[in-house]
Amino acid sequence: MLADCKNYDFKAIESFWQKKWLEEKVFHVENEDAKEKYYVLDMFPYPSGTGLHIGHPEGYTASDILTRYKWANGFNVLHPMGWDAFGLPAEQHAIGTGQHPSINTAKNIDRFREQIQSFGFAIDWDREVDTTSPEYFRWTQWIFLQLFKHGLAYIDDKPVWWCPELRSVLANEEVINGRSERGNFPVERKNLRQWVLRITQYADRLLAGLEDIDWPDSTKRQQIAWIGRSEGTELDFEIAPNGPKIRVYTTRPDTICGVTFLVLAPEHGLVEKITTVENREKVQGYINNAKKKSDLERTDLAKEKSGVFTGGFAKNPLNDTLIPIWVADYVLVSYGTGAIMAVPAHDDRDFEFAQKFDIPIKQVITDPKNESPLPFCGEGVLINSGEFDDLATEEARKKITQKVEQLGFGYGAVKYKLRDWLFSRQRYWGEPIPILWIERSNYDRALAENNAYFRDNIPTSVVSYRKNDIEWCAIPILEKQLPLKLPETETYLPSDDGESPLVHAKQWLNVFVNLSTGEIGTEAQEGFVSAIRETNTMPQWAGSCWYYLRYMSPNCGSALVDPAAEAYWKSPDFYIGGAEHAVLHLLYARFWHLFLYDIKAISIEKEPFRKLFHQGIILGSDGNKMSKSRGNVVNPDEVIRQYGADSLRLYEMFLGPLDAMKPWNTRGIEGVYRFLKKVWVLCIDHEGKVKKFLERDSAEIESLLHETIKKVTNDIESLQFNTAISQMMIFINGAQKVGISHRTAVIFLQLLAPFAPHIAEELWGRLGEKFPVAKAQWPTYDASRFATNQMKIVLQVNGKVRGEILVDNKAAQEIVEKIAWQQHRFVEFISGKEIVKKIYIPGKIFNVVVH
RNA sequence: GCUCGGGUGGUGGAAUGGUAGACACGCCAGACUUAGGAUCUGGUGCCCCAAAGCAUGAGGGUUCGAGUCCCUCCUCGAGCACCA
Repeated sequence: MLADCKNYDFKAIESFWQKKWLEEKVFHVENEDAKEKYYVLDMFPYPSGTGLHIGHPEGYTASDILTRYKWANGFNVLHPMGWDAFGLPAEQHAIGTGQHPSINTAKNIDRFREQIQSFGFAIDWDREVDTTSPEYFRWTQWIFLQLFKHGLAYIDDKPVWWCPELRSVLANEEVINGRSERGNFPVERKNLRQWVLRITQYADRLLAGLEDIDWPDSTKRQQIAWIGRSEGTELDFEIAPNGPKIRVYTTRPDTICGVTFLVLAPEHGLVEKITTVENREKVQGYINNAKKKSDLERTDLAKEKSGVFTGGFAKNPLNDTLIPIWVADYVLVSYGTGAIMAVPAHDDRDFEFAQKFDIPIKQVITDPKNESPLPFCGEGVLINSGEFDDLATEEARKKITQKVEQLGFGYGAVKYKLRDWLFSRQRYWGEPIPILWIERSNYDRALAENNAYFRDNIPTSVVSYRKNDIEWCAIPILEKQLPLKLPETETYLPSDDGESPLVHAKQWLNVFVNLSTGEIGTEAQEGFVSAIRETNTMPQWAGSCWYYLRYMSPNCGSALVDPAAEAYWKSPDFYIGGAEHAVLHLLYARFWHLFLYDIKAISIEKEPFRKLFHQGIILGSDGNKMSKSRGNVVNPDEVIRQYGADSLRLYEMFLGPLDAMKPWNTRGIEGVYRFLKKVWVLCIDHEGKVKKFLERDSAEIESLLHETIKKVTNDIESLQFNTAISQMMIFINGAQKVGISHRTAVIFLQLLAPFAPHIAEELWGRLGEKFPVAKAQWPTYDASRFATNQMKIVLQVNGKVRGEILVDNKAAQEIVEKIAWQQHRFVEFISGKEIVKKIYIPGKIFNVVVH
């Protein structure tokens, strides 16, 4: 059965084949097969209320081309789809309507599924996952419990980023220039009790793992910068003999003899102790001022340095000189030791500060090549440094650190910019954190009793916090009690003081727990103690940290991934999605993956995504980012209605390089639409019957066909879909002129199929080939077929083109020259001049150099 | 400010150091048509009747030959931004 139409009726064709692919489960895959596996992964979408936008099908089409190409090359291809469905917009919709967010989420998912299916992607829909379904988040919660048990989830009460507009805290990664990553609202610092994941413990491995994965350089660089590893030296400056010491961290111990002052962050613990009586007022004023400034202001005012002298001095451990101690907010309490040794001659910031406050500048490094002005921050040779004079800076760093270690003033140290991952949110629409809080006395008693439930499920050091003089300790919910579902609440609105909306679910909130068995009851009874549930939920990133594992065995009830399925699928061979997740999702997921590997929840791959690609953003036709307010948004449903899914797929791939940012051009789609019509007309006559093809192809067509097979194959492998399509256009333009054989038409349709699968499947069927085209063996090319027996040689004089000749393929240089000398135009440019040199590049050019 | 990545016709974009502008949009002319916003044919970087010349952000260099390699600068985009 084929679609019933005479003309290229894309509507009839596309709906017909989409239904057939779905009903016959053509792209369903089993977890074992004699065929080699290939796993293609798209970043799964957030099913927003506005539906699919034009950017989604860009990545999805690219992955679909690869999927169909791999099927045709004999692979067993996993290409799944799912929904990252927890998140803010659904919650805000719920707040607005009073309706539970799951209702609207389900509706949005249905719409997204329908839209994605209207593109005819080769997806195994039996593996669909939804992060908000209890069967899924049960395992997200399970992973949290493992993190908790292994001491990687803890409670902190430090200042965190709070967004008043969103009424929630945010992770460092979610704050960009003092505003929220989502919504672009201002954020501020606030002290709140929060769950934090110890990602810093994985800093070195997260860094090392980047080395052997195939990712875009810019993304690797971003992760490297975010982790921010630096090697340096920690060392002590004595304030008074046997008195307190100021510990500083520096990456330039070679400049230690150039230190002319120390700087403490305003929040540094020793500031008060060091400040002399006469400076107290001034220093206190400065600190209060710094406190009032938001972090945004502090960085905004970065251009102008500020600070005050404390009146205190410290001794340089290497040369015993006394150095003044300042307080300045250009030193951050959160990095290193919160104190620095300032070397104005060799550091831009210290230089600026010294100039402003008239502090001496002492040069200790010379630039060996030329006299660079101070501050000189590069590598050079030491001067004015006593026994270390004449050493190269790199050598000096080692020697000085050694000396510092010998003298007991400090040691070599490694620091990171990466901070632990703030993991709790004051939201309703997220995974509940599966933790109960009990009082310390109960906790200690259970510990003393040493029962199995306690012993096996709690971390070695207690996770607790104090509130109103009571110390609350965290204990886990039992694995068998998962999933911990969200309770019904009267409101989905968080309070503005940092409490989650779950605190309103009083019945759910207050429970009783048996500390020997972990059993939870709703009423007081013998052997049970009262407990309070954790009311924070997990951030949206939690569900997306491991979804690629769930696709392998989406219904597995005994583990987050079935070991046999993991052994077969291993990890995605290709992962495509936007570059905006470079340090969020892609860093978090790597962290969880490493952790799951460590606890043997998975066992095959240490890195989750071996090959990563970012598709570029599609801009509006005015060159700006698409947005409602600009009125330049293109609706994919509308384009499909007018031109069909095949045209839209083809056009998005034809726009330009896959990773480039490129503007949409509404007229441009006409070109690919015409191309598809030409393909149709080449195969089907006015009455809808298959055309009479040529008995034999001409030599030109045969050569063109093989060239096209080669180009399309290579371009798919290297993801250069735009040039693959242009080659297919060249082929059709040629075929249209002279006609082709039935066999050649069939081969061409196979090449077209990954890009425009509906029309290809239809014509493939009409030409009598077996359904489905995606699983027919990919054509191979024969290089001897497209090597014609003549070659074109370009003639040049002094590198300028002065003609061209056709010669026999095997013609030697003498023959080429002989023919060349018969070309009037070429010879004219040479005659009367002295020939200096002749260059012959076989098959390419013959260049004569004259005076 | 620092680190990357770009800059090619009217437009999107092609070009292992070897004929710059493939392919497509748009535009011009023609054909078929009652009609054309369908289809087909031809043309289309600049200057020009033609030949020659000039052209890949600007300027220099290497080379027989440079969009491609090197240096300086301009400019757009991305990332980082007091991380000591």
